Amino acid sequence: MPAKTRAEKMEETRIKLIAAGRKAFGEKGYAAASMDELTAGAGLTRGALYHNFGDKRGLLAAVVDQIDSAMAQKAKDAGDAAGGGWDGLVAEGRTYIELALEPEVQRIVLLDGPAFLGDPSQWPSQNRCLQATIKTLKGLSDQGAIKPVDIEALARLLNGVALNAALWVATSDDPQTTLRKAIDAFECLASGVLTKS
Amino acid sequence: MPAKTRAEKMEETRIKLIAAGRKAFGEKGYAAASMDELTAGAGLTRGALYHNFGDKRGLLAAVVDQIDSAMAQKAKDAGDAAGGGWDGLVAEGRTYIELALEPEVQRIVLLDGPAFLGDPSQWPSQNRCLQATIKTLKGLSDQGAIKPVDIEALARLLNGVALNAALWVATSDDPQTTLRKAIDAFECLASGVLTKS
DNA sequence: TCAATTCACATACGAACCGTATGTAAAAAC
DNA sequence: GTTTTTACATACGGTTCGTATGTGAATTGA
Repeated sequence: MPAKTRAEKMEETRIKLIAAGRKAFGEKGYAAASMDELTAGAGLTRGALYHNFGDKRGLLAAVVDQIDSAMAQKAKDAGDAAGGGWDGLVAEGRTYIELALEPEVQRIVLLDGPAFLGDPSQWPSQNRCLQATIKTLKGLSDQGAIKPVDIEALARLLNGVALNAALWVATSDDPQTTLRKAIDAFECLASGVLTKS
Repeated sequence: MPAKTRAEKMEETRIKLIAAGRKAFGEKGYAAASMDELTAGAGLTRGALYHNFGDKRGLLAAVVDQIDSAMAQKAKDAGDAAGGGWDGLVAEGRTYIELALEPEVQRIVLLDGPAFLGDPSQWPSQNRCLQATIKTLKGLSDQGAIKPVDIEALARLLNGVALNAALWVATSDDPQTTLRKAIDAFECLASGVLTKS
């Protein structure tokens, strides 16, 4: 294993910093996390952070993208496992809500993310998720299974429902029972787009 | 108009500080708002702020309470004007979307509020807007017009839909047509809770 | 009425943090 | 092998928050 190149080392520090940021943001929240501390914890300084991510928000964006991408992937897998179509769509939303049980997801993606990075539907990871939802809805629409409503609007609002349900579960005292209620209500609302129940 | 008492003066400064905080938080966001600046804008200093509200978060809580109360009142009025029941619920949703169109509401109540004060249902204002929705839903539930799903969950998700719709409309190029699409989709999803269409 | 006391708010101070500007040593280029 | 690039560290200034202390006006009580 000879001679690590410079680009390889840089990728290593990027990974280290994202991991340290993910931990610090998850435990203390974005605002209260000190960049001196989290970089020192990774055996580095703020210099490395500013060189790689521009500023504090840049690191948050990188951390959010990592977590949210993983969430989208899991949701997609669940949708495929459910056989796609309407059942797949519901399964995706359900999975997304379940993922909100993790404190790291709650603090970073659902609370600090929207507050410091802005509208989640503008995030790269969320856009991918939204496009997938639109595609699925379009297929259902061609089959006449869906009411004649604007597809993009429907997709955005469905994703919004899942996000809000996740946020509710995230801040709940009793996540387990709240989760069940949230999923029931999600499926109830979602059924409104079908031409017939 | 003789001799203002001390308590009256104190109430005046409270009002001034809340107004200044509302403006600063709405324009710059909570994190970026400087307490020196906003107090100076009200002709005061940070001393007044810490004496009246304890700390920065205390002022945010007061501002959020003021806005949240006003939102609940308007939503309730709209619901009553529509004659209550299902039409009232839809009117409330529409009102919520329109209220969330204001940048002040988005920034302070919907983004910074949850991030810095935590779960909205734990706020002293008890999220009156949500309570209004719950009350209306309960009325419909008693008439048997609604599927047997947890009322609070339904109310939260309905408000979540409205929020997401508002954010979409707000960031849209053509807010007018987007608003119509959003409201159509909202009513479509909401119809899912009815026992029969 | 007038001295004593309270208190609403201002002022002063220290610490922490962020972003930038500059320094440096190692890798890459030629 | 010299020059250039660059990934990161170090040093500095500016800003902000929270507290500790000061002060003058309103209130109290005899």
